[in-house]
Amino acid sequence: MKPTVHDIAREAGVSLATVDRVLNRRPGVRAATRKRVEEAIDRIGFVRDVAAANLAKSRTYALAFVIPESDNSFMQALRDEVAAARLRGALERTDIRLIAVPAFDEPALAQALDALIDNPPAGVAVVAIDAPAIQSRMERLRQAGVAVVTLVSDLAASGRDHFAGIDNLAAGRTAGSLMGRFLGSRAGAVAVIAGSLRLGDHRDRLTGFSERLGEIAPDIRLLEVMESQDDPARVEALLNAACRDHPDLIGVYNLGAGNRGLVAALPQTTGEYPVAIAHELSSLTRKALEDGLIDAILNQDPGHEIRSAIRVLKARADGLPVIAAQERIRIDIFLKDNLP
Amino acid sequence: MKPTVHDIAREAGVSLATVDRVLNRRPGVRAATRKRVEEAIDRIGFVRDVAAANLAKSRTYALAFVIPESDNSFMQALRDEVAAARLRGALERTDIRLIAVPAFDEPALAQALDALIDNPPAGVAVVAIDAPAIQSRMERLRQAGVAVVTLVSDLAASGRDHFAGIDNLAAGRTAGSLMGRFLGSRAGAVAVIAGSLRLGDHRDRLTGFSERLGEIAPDIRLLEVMESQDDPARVEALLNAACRDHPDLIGVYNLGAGNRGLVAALPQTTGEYPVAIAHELSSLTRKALEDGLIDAILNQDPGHEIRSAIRVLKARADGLPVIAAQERIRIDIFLKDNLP
DNA sequence: GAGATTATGAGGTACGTAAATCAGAAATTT
DNA sequence: AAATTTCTGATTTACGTACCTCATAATCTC
Repeated sequence: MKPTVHDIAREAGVSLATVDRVLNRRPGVRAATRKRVEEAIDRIGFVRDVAAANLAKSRTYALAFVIPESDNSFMQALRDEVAAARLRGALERTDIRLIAVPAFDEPALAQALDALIDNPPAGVAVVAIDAPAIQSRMERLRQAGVAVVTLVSDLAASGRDHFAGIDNLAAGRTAGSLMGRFLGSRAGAVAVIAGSLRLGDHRDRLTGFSERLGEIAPDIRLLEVMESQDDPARVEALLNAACRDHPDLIGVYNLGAGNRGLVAALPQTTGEYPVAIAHELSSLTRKALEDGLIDAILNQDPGHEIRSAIRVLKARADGLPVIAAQERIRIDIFLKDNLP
Repeated sequence: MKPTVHDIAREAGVSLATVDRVLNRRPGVRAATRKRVEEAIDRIGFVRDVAAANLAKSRTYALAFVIPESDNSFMQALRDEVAAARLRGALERTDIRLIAVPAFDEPALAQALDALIDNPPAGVAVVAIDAPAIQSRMERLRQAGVAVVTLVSDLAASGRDHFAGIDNLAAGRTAGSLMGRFLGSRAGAVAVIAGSLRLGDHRDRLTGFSERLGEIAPDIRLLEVMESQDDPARVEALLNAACRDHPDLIGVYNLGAGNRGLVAALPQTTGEYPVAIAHELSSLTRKALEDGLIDAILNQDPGHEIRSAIRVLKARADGLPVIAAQERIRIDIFLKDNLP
């Protein structure tokens, strides 16, 4: 039989009340007694029954998710996952609020964070913009005892407890590797389209991609990076312009959103399609992969990110450690053959 | 406040006992009354508090995992994950037994299954061998009311409730795609090494690989498949022989275990290394990826497989549905750049 | 060593569900 | 309409932990 608090009490020769005081770090136990109890816990291998503890506590975790209201499918998926987690709230003892803020809008994000500081939940998850105004507000939240997690796009470490997202430098390098390998010995130009270089994740992807492609395919001519603001129409226009200006274009890496523009522009290219690599699996990119329009998709699973953020926030709120390895978000590579 | 069973009783105008009978499918409730209760449940949006229910039931699930005692690192990892799950048993209300059987040994596996039939647990997970003797025993287990999951290597559907593993046909196709793309326009021979074609998963990988490579790189000469019995020494010998017999060898796909042999043989090849693709990430294959000896690793996460198997077995034992999408095991592609 | 302070014990209630008993009401059969 | 069977209600105990109160024991202070 699994040992219970009663067993600890018997084993340590103390009362249930004392065991409770030790287990829940309540005051009023002499150091010697506390030690006796802790030894008894080790000896009989007691593990707290979390289900029973939660039941007794009937605690709920108030959590807030601040996510841009961009209409790209990744952010949409992220919001959907928050909504799904909201529904599970009754089971998981969470009370989740979704706060949508305009994309790329630093003042709006700052204002949303200010509102949270006034009425602080137990934890906050934010798709961050890398700016001092945001950083300082995150630090303020943490000082108020709020657990803080950045989602997708990170900040300096002092502003958050944890980052729930992929290593974007590695993602860029992966894209560079695939581009180099898929191009083989061909020579020509490769275009890179970012959303905004003000986003830490986009900057990192660009850096990784340039580095790795330079190593693996030094003969490739990497064009000046273009910024689309994650707008499909701009992606399409930028890519059309690149094709016109560089007839030897043989590869495209869209490291931000706006894949609709990519998929629209690719069939307009003359001759063989360039090798195309993009981020985030959606119905659109899935179809483009299946049709051979896009060659590889790098993906971060929004469901994993949201669930991981929730686990981390709950653990932080309780002052419990997180298992780092378990919370690492993977960089998925999808070809047309291993689609889920 | 979250509704409880008491709220259902009040809302439906019945007693707690009747609510309990409906919720737990106990007999003795007229259809009309049952309907009233179910409507009340829907109306107030009741969701069973699993923690409280488990606490009250204080049920534990006896589960058995039958896994080959091969010394390759994937099976080792699988066993380690079972051991880890065993330790979590107290928390998750499982009582897990790990049964190691000799690899590729059909009679030994059959005997292990017979022992389980005599003393049936609530659920069994098996790395299956595709043979009638195994199939029939699995069916017998299911008839005895035992939940059955196949792990890694599948069987005909009548022998199991669920398969916790990757789609090996898709994995083979993925390997074929990568091989074709990495070889680019080069011409030459490609070798495939399987563990044993008696394993369903190895057969599937071979089929997928051949198909896809034929589509994408029709000029490649695919050598006759070789069988290594997952023995590193045989992998090494087979590959050395292939290099000797086919000086134009430009690619190798090891679709089974024994990567130690692959890594040993590759540096012995003359000229440029062939493109090498293998399965399962380990410290060995990780290092080979980093060193550029292996070009890509396809991986299935043993931790996910074990945890998924446990979830499915528990759900089956309770007659609850499983969310298929959640239990799908992904085909991970690792390059040196996106290693976890 | 009286008084103040701090540790500890004893015992209870609560969380939400499961599961059991037993009595009585309702429906069905004869 | 009586006898039987089938439903339903009322009530209780249990699961393991949290948290509270009140009483008593141990320790410290002057």
